[in-house]
Amino acid sequence: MTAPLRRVTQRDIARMAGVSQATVSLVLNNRTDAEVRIAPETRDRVLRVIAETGYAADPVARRLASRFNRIIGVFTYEPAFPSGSRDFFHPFLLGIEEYAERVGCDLLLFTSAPVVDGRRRIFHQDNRLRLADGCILLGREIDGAELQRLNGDGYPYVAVGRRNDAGGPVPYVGADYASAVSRLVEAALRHGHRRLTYVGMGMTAESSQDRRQGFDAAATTAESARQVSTAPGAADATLDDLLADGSTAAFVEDFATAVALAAAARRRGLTVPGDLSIVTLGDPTVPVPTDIVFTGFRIPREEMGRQSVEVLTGVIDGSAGGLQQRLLPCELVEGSTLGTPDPAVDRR
Amino acid sequence: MTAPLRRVTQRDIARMAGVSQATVSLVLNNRTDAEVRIAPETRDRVLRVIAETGYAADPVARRLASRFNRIIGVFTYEPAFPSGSRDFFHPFLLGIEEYAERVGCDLLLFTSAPVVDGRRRIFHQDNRLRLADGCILLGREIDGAELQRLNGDGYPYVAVGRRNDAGGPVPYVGADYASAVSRLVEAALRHGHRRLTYVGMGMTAESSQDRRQGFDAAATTAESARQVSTAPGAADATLDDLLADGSTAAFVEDFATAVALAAAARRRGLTVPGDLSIVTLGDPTVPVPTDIVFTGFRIPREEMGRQSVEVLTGVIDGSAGGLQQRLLPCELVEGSTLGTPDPAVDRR
DNA sequence: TCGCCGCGCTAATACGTATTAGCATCTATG
DNA sequence: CATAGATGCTAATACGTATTAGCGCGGCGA
Repeated sequence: MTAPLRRVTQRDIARMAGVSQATVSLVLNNRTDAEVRIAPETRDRVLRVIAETGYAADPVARRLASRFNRIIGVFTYEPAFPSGSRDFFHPFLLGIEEYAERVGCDLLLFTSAPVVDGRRRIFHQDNRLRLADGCILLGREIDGAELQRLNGDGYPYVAVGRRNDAGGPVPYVGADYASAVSRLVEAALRHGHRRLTYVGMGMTAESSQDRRQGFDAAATTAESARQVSTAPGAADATLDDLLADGSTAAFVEDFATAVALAAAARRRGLTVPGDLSIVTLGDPTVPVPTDIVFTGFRIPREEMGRQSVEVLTGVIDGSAGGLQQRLLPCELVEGSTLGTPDPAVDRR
Repeated sequence: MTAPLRRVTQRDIARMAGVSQATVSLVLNNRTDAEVRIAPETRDRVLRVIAETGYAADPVARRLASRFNRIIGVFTYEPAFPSGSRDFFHPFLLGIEEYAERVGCDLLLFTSAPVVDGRRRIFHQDNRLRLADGCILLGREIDGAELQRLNGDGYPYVAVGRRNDAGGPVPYVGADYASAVSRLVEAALRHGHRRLTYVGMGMTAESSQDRRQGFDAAATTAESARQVSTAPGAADATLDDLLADGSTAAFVEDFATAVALAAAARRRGLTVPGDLSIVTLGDPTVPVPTDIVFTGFRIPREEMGRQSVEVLTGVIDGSAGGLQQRLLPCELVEGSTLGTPDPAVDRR
């Protein structure tokens, strides 16, 4: 066994090269300012010793002395990850990783954050946020109080997904749900649908607000446009409700609900989209097997991940000017579940 | 805008509580040794100020001063990730994350490591390994020279997957491919197969060595047991070769190759497993659509991830005794592609 | 000869925490 | 009343790097 060998430090290098520790640091950082001059032969000598010893600067000390780490924190807000939820977040992480690699940053996943009252907390006993230069916040719902605290502390961060102000504007990279939903509503109206229903999950998250707002904004010319709430497993009741209302198109917030609704309709001998059009408003958050291609839209998750890193690095080094809020467009999916309503019956 | 506000430090807390910085540190770390005593009322006063200010110790300074970080590094060795390869690695990461969460560690992904000559390098200009207390190495092939350097530096690490010695034994958590392949060979022999072929990819990785070794060890009683190499897209040539040899069972290293081989057999009107049994030796490394359930085994990837963290934490704090090398058993998959060879023909 | 300036480097200090030796102060004991 | 021991805290230092003020030296002009 080798002895518990001490790290090679700049002092060691300095001694070997016959210079001071400061000189080593200057050479290492390639400082060539007018203020600082190192003779080429000295520089070479130091570099040679560095190469021989395989010395590498301790990033921790570096971070303590200077300001930056080149570490980007990733805080995943979802409580105790059901494995399906992970699949939903994975694309964000891919994008984040890709861009982090491009700008030469490492990624710190705050897996140590404890879960209190069913949700992870950023701020707790042994808060480790400052390990990173800044942080990306990922999660369906983010605690406004914590955002406020981040703003107050002046800690650089960016949320993935639009967020309401919290003691100041929140930097984010979100998806433009409102306009995507609006475009789907307009498509339904062009198909001749007159009675529309938004089937939500009773969520208060901004992502949900935006979808509902997009629905309302575009549905003004419909004969009827209403919003209802459903729950997992209540597909049959929801279907009853749609039929009773005479709705011909359902705009379903949750992908799994859409699948269940389509299955319920089939069981009753109804056709989709003939008897009922079903539009989905986003990618599955849990894996749901289905062979139907639903009409709806796709959340640009990888791109959101990439751009969140881009925005964050701007916030960190202050190069970003004012407000850092971006909404990316969602790509519509031409599926088979939005069609012309069957004129033969008025099921009311 | 708030001014670029300075971080709250222990000195600030100390001033507010009317004690010294050292006292704050002692209170914070709950030091109650016989050597160190703090009056309960002092302790309370300090704790109250800490709570009021929301102070959190700077982990960087902490790391510099003491020895540990509670950060576990993850180095993914594969070059420039094809997205399919990511799917293969994802389960490992899930396991790693799960266990890291349990022991209260954060995870640092070394995304900044540069790719040189088509592979990522641990050691380079601005090596950041020391940000973490230790590191998990992930990848099909790992550079022996780098392992050697890690061993030489005394840096705590663990490889996922068995590794040959590199200037000393390498700590790892691997899958017991050899025994899994042996059991499959034995099953084939029990089914009456006498001529077996191992279809490899010509790889030198340890994972490949182990499989071949397991094959050879169990196939001694076969009439013929040989190894051939194939390549992506060469399924037809490989099938020709198998038929010419009179092999009735193919043990296929790469999942995608197995799928291609089965498809080629079908195209020629051969049945699987009637005319040819096909056994797969591990999970797909790239996503391959197939509706066949292949006989083979499953790599316990999540468990490998979990246990690698467990081993690493042991190596870091020195609590682990001697050699840290684990091989986990692979679960056999009872598929439909291994059967009794059709006795009607001898296709040689 | 003196003063000045540019060059090449170093000494000193800061970053924020953990640790340890040791200084007062108080209590118990003979 | 002197002394020993326990108690509660602090001063000093270390960790490894980055930064900056400034020192010594040689050359050059006056």
